[in-house]
Amino acid sequence: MDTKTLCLGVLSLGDASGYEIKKAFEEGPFGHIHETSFGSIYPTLTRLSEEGLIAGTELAQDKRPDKKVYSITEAGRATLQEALLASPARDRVRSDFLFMLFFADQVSPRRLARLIDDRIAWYRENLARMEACDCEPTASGPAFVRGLGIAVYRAAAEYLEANRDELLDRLSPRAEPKRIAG
Amino acid sequence: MDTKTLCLGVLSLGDASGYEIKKAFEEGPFGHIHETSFGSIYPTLTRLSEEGLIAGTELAQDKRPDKKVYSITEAGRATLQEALLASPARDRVRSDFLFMLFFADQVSPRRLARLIDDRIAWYRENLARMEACDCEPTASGPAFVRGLGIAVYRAAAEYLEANRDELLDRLSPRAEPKRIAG
DNA sequence: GGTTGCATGTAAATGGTTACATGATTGT
DNA sequence: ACAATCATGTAACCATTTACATGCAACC
Repeated sequence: MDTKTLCLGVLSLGDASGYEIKKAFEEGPFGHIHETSFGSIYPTLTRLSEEGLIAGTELAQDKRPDKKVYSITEAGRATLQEALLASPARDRVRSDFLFMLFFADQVSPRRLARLIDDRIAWYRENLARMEACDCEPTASGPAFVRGLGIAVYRAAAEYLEANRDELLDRLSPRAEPKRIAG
Repeated sequence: MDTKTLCLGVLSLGDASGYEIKKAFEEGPFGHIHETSFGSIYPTLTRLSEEGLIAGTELAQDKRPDKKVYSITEAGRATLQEALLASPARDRVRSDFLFMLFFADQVSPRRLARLIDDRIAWYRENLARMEACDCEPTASGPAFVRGLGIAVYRAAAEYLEANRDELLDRLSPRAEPKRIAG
């Protein structure tokens, strides 16, 4: 999905500022769907506004910088609808972690262990966060995506936990205790 | 991972042409790690060659176009080593499928069903492929990554299969059979 | 006194996709 | 006949990241 559609999507759920849209991707259930940076959101929002797909309102705040809150327009909703009808591009994944694991025998076992442990911790943290926000009776879509995310993260974490030691053992073969004499 | 490191990685496993490197990402166990296009591989290979990190040999073939087979050099191996020491950037995922699912209530149930079923089929096909190449006693790294890929894909497929109907039912609530009269 | 969070934006540089160009061979 | 596979490459375009620029408030 291009940033344009992404912003329209978030705004179709309610008004938000650029900062809030970014946050939604960092923390929210969008995390495992797509990432973005401010440098891509702000220009997109400006363009979207020029095209009449969203409308922005400057909002002065107390003890906070002003913010621009955007609302999706009817034209914007129509554009989002269209985008949702296109056939989805295949997932694009780019994982340095997997790449490094693939070349495990070119990496020191210590570093490898660190890599895997950090990753497990990351999954566990994210699982906790995702499972915690059970609270709101969310719409069907988000609930489904959340469930899928949890299922996948859990499978990954469990695999790593179950196979970590075996991999490390195989790479740094415990020097066979050599018999000093027959 | 940048394309440069990617190519060095593949070439560290054995000589290959640009075409073969691309294929490795499409079919091989790299599929769920990273994708690339010719437009990024060929220029990278040229640059890598200029930098002395790889060396290319033109190879005439019978009934086939010529190909350029590249080998990694010592300098190339050193560069790869360095890249493997850097701390891995976090995974970058971009999934149109998940995005669309998230907005399930803005998509027709029929289309949604199609989307999910296609995805399940895709996972099943890929699982079959990945499980099939059990043959070679691959190095520890690839075997580990393969196992992780299988675990994750399986979890995703199972989740989709288990929750598909519930989602669809909730979206197109079976019109309660109205009693014609008390 | 330093860092984090709130808040918006621009500009340069990078990196990557897409489409084009070419062409033989093999399979349907 | 037509599509797919093998095989390499270029160029235009697009999108995105990164770094810069600014500044107040709250917390440690």
